[in-house]
Amino acid sequence: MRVSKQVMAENNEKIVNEASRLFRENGIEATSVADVMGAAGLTHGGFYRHFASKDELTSAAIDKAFGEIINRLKSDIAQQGAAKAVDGFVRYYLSEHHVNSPGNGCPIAALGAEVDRQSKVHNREISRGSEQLLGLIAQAIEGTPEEARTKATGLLALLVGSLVLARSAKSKRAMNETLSSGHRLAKLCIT
Amino acid sequence: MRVSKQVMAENNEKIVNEASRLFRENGIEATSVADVMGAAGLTHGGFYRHFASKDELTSAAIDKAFGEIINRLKSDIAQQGAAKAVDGFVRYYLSEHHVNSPGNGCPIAALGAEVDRQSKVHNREISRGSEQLLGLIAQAIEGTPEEARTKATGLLALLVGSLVLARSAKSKRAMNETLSSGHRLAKLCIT
DNA sequence: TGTACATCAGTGAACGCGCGTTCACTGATGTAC
DNA sequence: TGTACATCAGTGAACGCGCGTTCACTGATGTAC
Repeated sequence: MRVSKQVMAENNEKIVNEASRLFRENGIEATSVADVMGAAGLTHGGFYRHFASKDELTSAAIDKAFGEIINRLKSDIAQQGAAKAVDGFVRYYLSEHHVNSPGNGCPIAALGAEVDRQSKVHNREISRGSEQLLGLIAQAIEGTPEEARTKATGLLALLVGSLVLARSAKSKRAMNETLSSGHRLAKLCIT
Repeated sequence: MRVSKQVMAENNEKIVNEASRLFRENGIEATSVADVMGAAGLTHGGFYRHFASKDELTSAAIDKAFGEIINRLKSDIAQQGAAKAVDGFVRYYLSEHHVNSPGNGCPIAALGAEVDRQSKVHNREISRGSEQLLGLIAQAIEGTPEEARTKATGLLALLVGSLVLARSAKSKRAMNETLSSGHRLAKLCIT
């Protein structure tokens, strides 16, 4: 039956949150609308009162994922300064926790390849998010703006690649080797 | 109707080649058995004379993709020496051509994230291939074996991440910026 | 503030569709004599 | 080497299933008086 505007808004938020998590954990195509609605505690039929299509939900879910990671970094920069915040970002990014928790982790590493193949629309969302992230990271790097951008780009690429490799590592030891290699090279980017 | 052993072997190779290409271009889940068989010039019903399941084909296709890239690098090392060969590998990897041709490109960048989520079995194939690639790259890097391995791991992560970012870039200019950032940082790894 | 009624968020069955897989069939291949 | 026949690669229709999406229905919400 009908629910109040507030409950509907809460349900909408739940749907986006669960989609954002499930898409990153299992992939967009591999996650059904019914999976998302079930995770949000609803039945699948009501989905179309919230979104016109799965594609529209996908856009919201990708934006939400980037929003989380970007807002966290922004607030860290405001509180601790760019250098310390980016240092913490790198430490989080190359952590065992991030490797094992794709659901609330980086959407570039989780969805970049799938989205690149499937949809121009969502690709733009990924590149817009990456761009914003790059701008924040570049703040923490010394040198001319061009130098900082170049180094920030290299750093982000290193982070994304390290995470993908670490996630496919066959042992905990191999995973940690990959992460620490990433850390070492990351230091060369920041300074 | 029945075909000769030789024709059957040729068809088998075609199936694996087309699967390897289509999986990297469009993803494994997004490519149907019928898509693969059609690309190989056959009808889908005959597929199960060649493989017991799509999963078995996926294994063969991933191994084929790694085989291509690894054998190319191996033969380059034999002909030109490790340093020159790895240099050429990096140049190929971070090229516009590689960005636009995922179908015969690196399977880690194309399939790493999808396989990580979907299948322990195929994940092992990805990590085995990555391991082999790492070993070859480490040959070209000076220092102790441990140092070389660390640097090779960082380099491979950088390459994979740069390719993923470059493929999601929204403009040709952004793509080339990403590639050249990757190149610059890669030089720090090799030396 | 209370009442009557229109709205519409959520439910669950149903839709067409494409998927991986199976199967009866065909006829050229491969083999036994 | 020729002949008779069993094998089996390939075909195309069919299978059950889960997908995204639609729809008739329900009943609490929100609104007009």
